[in-house]
Amino acid sequence: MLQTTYIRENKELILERFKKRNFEGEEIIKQILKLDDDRKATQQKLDNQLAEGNSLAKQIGMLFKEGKQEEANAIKEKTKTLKESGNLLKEEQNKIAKELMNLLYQVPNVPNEIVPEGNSDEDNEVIGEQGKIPTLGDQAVPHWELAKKYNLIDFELGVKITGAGFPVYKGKGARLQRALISFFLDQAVEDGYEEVIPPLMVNEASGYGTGQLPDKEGQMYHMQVDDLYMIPTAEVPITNMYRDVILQESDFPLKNVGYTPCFRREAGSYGSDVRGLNRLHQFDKVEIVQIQHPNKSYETLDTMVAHVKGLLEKLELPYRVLKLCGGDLGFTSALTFDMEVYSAAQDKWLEVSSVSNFESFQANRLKCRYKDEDGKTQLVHTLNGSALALPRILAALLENNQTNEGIKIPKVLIPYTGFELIN
RNA sequence: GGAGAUAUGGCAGAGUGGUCGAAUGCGGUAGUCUUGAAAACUAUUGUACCGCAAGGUACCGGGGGUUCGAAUCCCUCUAUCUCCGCCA
Repeated sequence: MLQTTYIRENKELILERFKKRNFEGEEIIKQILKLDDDRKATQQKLDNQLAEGNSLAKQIGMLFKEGKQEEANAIKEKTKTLKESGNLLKEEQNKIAKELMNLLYQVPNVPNEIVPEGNSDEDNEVIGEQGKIPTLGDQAVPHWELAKKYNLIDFELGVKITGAGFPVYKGKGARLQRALISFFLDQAVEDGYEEVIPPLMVNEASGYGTGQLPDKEGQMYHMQVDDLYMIPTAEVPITNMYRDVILQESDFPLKNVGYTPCFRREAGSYGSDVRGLNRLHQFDKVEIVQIQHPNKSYETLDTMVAHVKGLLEKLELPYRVLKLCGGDLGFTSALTFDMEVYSAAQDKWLEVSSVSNFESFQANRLKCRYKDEDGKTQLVHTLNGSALALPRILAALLENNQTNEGIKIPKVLIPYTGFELIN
């Protein structure tokens, strides 16, 4: 959520930048500023009335103490009308605040200057490519067939137990999954991140805090009885650890890493995109989160991208880095880099990581602030990234490393898996 | 799940209807003293909104109510603690 003062002071810039997203903001911003003016005006009126009421109440107290009942009662009459009009103002104030909040929730983050314009993922800018794309033989098959052949993942069993998109990992498949999680966590800890195991369900306030609510309500599993949401990413519980917190400058940067299963309803997905491991309702992910000083957040974004690239290189996976265009940029993000690995048997790039700087967009909702040199409270910048999402990594590993003898495990993972080959 | 108790500023802890945004202590910050430090002393020390400012308003777990006036009374929700029950 953007701050109204920020909108007021940077209206032209914001509107210009929104063009990158194809977001038509002129009208809504006009309304926001108008409502904000209304809010100020009614509050001013209300404050004045309350001040008058307070002072009258004090007078009444004094008069009662002095035994001047009649005078006191006379003033009481006066407060009656004051109270009535005060209530009306309060109602109006609440209404305006609600409308204002509603509008603010609909305004996306301001894209960074370097975000390319564009409408869809086709307009994303490839800014780097690493690793050799393997040439597989004719007998090469996609990962869902490999998973079946080597009894690594049972999709049908998951369907029986729960439904589509909830696979059962078995044997070496399960072990490889666990190996990847441990490897990713260890790498992050080595890079200075503190490991956390957060709750897998969050309350409504947390959903609003990181911006999943109200924008993506339908994408989360919602437990109605207890009014809790299954997390779609560890970003939600981890970032919300810093909700309603005031930090010191010396606390920066706060670095956390957490492994969690992630739950997504993925309503509206279909076709080859959802085949095999490509898109699931439940999947594992290791997430890195940083809370940083506004001056340093972009520097930090680069280090996070570098961290993810390092992981992919260690796994010997061919990958490319994309700078997301405005049209593909998430609602809450100011700048996002996606990492995609090449899935040789499917012959396509699969997104495995998304690293974003949210600047103060989340911090404003979260009320995560710090005290600057002058002792003023300022909003922090929040960042996060997948490091990494497991299923597509697994898919690429299986496909790219398949040989006649079996599937080869990358060197760095062998200490974690305890085996070198799946056969 | 049942019964009871509690929720106050960074922390501890007073405050049961009026001058309480809230005593006191600790902690923090600045200063005095000191060669320096400690101690002592003095001052200062929550958040948000409106206002150029003076100042005003709101907030004593959350929400609602009673009242001219609520930290204080009532309702409700949440969390914590104690006991009982159940349980990995």
